[in-house]
Amino acid sequence: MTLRFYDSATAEVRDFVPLEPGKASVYYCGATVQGSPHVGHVRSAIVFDQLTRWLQYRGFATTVVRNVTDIDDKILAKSEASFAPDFTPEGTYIPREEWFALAYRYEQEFEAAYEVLGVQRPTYEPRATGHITEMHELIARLIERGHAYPAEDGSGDVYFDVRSWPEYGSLTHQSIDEMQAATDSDPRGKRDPRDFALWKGHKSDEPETASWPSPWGRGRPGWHLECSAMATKYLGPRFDVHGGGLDLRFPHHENELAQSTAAGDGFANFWMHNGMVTYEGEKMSKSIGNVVSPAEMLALASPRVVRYYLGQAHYRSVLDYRPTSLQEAAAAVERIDGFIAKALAKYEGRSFSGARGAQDSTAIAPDAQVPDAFAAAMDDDLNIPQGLAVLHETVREGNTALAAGDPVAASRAVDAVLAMTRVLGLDAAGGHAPSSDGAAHHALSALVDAQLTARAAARASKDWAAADAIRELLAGAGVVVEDSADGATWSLAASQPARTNGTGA
RNA sequence: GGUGGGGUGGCCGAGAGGCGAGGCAGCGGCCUGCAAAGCCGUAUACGCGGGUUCGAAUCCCGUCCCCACCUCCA
Repeated sequence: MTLRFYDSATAEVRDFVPLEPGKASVYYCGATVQGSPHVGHVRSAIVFDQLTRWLQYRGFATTVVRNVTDIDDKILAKSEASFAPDFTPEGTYIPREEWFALAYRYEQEFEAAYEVLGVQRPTYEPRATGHITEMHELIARLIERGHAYPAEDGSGDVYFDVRSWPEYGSLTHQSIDEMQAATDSDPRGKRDPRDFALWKGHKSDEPETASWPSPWGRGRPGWHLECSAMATKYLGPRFDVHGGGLDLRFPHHENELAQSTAAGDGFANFWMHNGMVTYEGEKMSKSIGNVVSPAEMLALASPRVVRYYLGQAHYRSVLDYRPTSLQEAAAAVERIDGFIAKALAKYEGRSFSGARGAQDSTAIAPDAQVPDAFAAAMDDDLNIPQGLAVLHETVREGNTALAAGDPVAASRAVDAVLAMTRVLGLDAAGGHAPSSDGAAHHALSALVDAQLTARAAARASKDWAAADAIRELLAGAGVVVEDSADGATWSLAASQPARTNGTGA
């Protein structure tokens, strides 16, 4: 089957034909760093990480650019609020923080969340503030072509003229006249209420550091412009895929598309949008107060489980978070890890710590192929739920082979399972756990093995009380013992969530 | 008002005209000193009402409900 993706712009699944054979260029919207990340942000990054990994698996030399928007209204507003005399710290905000410090601090929070959940770093991650010149060039082209104009009220703003661009609304299939009038639109100097700011004139109450000189006066960039400028700078006037959350389709992506195409660029060939994360049926958003942060999820489950959970649904579906969600994901992950750990322990002579089984993927053929059924599912608009069905079926076949003492079938299953977990990014989640040959692990291994030897002796003499006492001792220390025909194996208990709870917001 | 996406068994979640994906939970069995893990088996599931068809969760008509976007949002 050929690789196919759903394109939001044409509202259909189309064959993916790269602009340049063998190469793929992907731009996806990262964060506006005005606060801590929540799991919705992270889901989006995981979705496009899965896309990237699949393109790479399929042999495309893939260039990925993800932006950091580090200047915008909210960043300035949050910073300004932090200087207020009656400021009371709320959440992760801190007093008296300059806008650039705030943006940088949150940028690092996002990076940390991406890292621990195994999101590969993009090829490049440009910041809006570093591309003012490119934005000026784009604005100049738009003015020259008659699609943008400096505000007539002397504010120093420059607007995109939506009425001058008949295609405006094509991405979201809307016509300007059918759109609901914005209730709070500020018409200052606009020809049409729908016109959006490309450049915002400097205001006296805003910090001087948040302004740059421009041909239209001192000011700062409007939202949307940075993505057009940076995508085309690094990927060219035309590139393969532009991604982001579904809620960015309008106005953000619509405006990007309008300004880039009006300036004469081809822009994105495919638009891909991931579905929202909801909390018990409602969209997770700061205004509702039902956000769950990556940190909160990671307090309840391991990074691999969180990665599995956030990445298990089809990317275009709504992902609904419920109190039991992580427990169910944990059971599924443990099933996969349990098989890998048992298989490697049995056939590779490795002492294994189950919770990070798949991370030791170098033990297995690194070029192992995924099963055809898995590949077909992924080719079909990244149908990961169906891919996971193949993964679990392979695990079951592997367990059967293990039980039957069939090393050929078992190792074939392990290869396939590891190849699939690599594509899904499950091998990378968790950052860099201590490797199994670390000193601490070595010491632990020796101590546990001694206990297991003693227990084996007790069992041989049918001293069940003594055998059970040793098992309980180890269990109390977080070491899970399992007996099998080949003797006992042990693994570290997965960090067990005490319980899943509410939003914590 | 406009534009999209949905309603699938106790729960999550694919599929989209014809042997009931997969996971979680449950039940029965095998294995085990016990346990755990694993394996095997196990479900009058497709919002409601009509229709088309040999056959519909999948197509058509009607109808109810939910969600997202149109304002900052991954």
